[in-house]
Amino acid sequence: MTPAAATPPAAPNRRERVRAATIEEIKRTALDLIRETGTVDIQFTAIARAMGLTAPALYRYFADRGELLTALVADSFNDLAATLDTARASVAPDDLGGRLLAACQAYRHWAAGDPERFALIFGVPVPGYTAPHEGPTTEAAHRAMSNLAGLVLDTARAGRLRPPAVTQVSEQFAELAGRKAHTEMGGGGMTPEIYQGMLVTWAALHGFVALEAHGHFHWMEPAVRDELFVAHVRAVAGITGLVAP
Amino acid sequence: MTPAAATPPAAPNRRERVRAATIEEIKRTALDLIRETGTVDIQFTAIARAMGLTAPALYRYFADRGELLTALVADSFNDLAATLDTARASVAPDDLGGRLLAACQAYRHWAAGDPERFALIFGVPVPGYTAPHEGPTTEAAHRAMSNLAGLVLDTARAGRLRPPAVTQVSEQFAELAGRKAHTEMGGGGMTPEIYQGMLVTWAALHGFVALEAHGHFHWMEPAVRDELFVAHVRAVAGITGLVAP
DNA sequence: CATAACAGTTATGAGGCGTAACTTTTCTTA
DNA sequence: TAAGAAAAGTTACGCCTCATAACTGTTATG
Repeated sequence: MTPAAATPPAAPNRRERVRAATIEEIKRTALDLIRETGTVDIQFTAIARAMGLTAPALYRYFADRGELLTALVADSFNDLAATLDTARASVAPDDLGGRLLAACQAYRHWAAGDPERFALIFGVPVPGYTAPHEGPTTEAAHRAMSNLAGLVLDTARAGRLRPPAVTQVSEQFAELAGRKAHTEMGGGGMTPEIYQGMLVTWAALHGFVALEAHGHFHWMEPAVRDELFVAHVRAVAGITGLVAP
Repeated sequence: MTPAAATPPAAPNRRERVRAATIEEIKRTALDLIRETGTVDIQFTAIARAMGLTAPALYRYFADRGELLTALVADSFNDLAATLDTARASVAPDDLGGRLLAACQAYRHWAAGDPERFALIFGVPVPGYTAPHEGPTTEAAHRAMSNLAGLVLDTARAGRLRPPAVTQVSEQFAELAGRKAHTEMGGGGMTPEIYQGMLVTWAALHGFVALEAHGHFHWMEPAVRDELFVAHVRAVAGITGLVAP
């Protein structure tokens, strides 16, 4: 309550900066260990050791393992979303097929290059992790979806969107699509059929990415996987009616 | 080296039967605990407690946690494969669309009803689990694939297989498909295009199942998810040229 | 410069994994 | 059927991890 208490908003104290840096270092070290050990079961002790600290020191920054896990999940969300956006934006706006492929490849490579992190977001919760079953978990699907939705809207605006592969839509789904289409996206030209196609496309894409990230396609040489993935993207693009690469 | 040592092959001693039963009980208890806690990180101690034993007793049956995990994975494989076969066989052979849908639904419900077990097979390895990166992991894809292949061959034999959605096949993939088609399946009428379509269909199907099993579709009501899944199967059936349900 | 906030340490307890040594039960067989 | 081998299960133990408590040093701030 001192009169000079007007510094909480815009004052990155030196103290606070070094603290933030330490937090970053902890998270980075944790990710390194996760990648090294190939498991998502991080050990506070190991992190501290790698940083030249003792374990209890970490409790100054994270209340427990679960909190650290939660932070890692949140970061992964942001990282993935940013990666997808960057990839999509790296291709000329009128090259719709190229934009789709770029975003899909980014998704794929992000997952394959960091399977544990991918599992952290899209897999089952881990031991100490207080599964926020309605929080970031569903947000993952939504963010990835919104990226895809952007592509669909762009394609529709360009007048190049073809009809989706499946035109039968149940009443119940149409009702949901009507709600979602208006609240989540512009809604310009979004029909239940297209919304359904988008969900199917996104799920189908996810399947390839998940299988490959977890090693179930390792019986194919990488070059062959690459080609197959392009075919996969072509196929799933057709489901929504997007321009295939 | 006693003369009466001619009983090792066909002699399920009472000893051995009760031992086998105990092993089954351990695995069953482990699965129960996995489902209860929602994590795949089983605790030997907890299993023993639930069985009214002390922890070291379990080491008579499994060398360590990893070995138990491995056994659970193997069992899950067999269970899933059997479930799929049963489901497919439960529909009249001439109802090709029905057979496809039945197998897909079986896959889906198996995963959604037992997400941890699903993750055990298709997710990342767990702490104590000595990742057999070339063993059961790849076998998972193969078994699920062979079930799908059976459907494709049936459809082709019935003369109802339509051309796959994507007909562009890279040379490298065609070469691989040529090898696989002959070694793994009868090869009757299997072209690289169809083989590619099968892989894409299977991956696409897996995507929906994985997302739903891990709760990423929980923002939809179950009934809506049901309808969407049917649409999904219709779409992915078209990729290979199968008869849609 | 005094003092409050913070970072980090050692000490400690609870609990899990896995091994060793011992006891009890069960089967085999002479 | 009685003796002994084999297997099942127990207690005791060492090591490691998580997490908390109590203490020491350091840094910013009046």
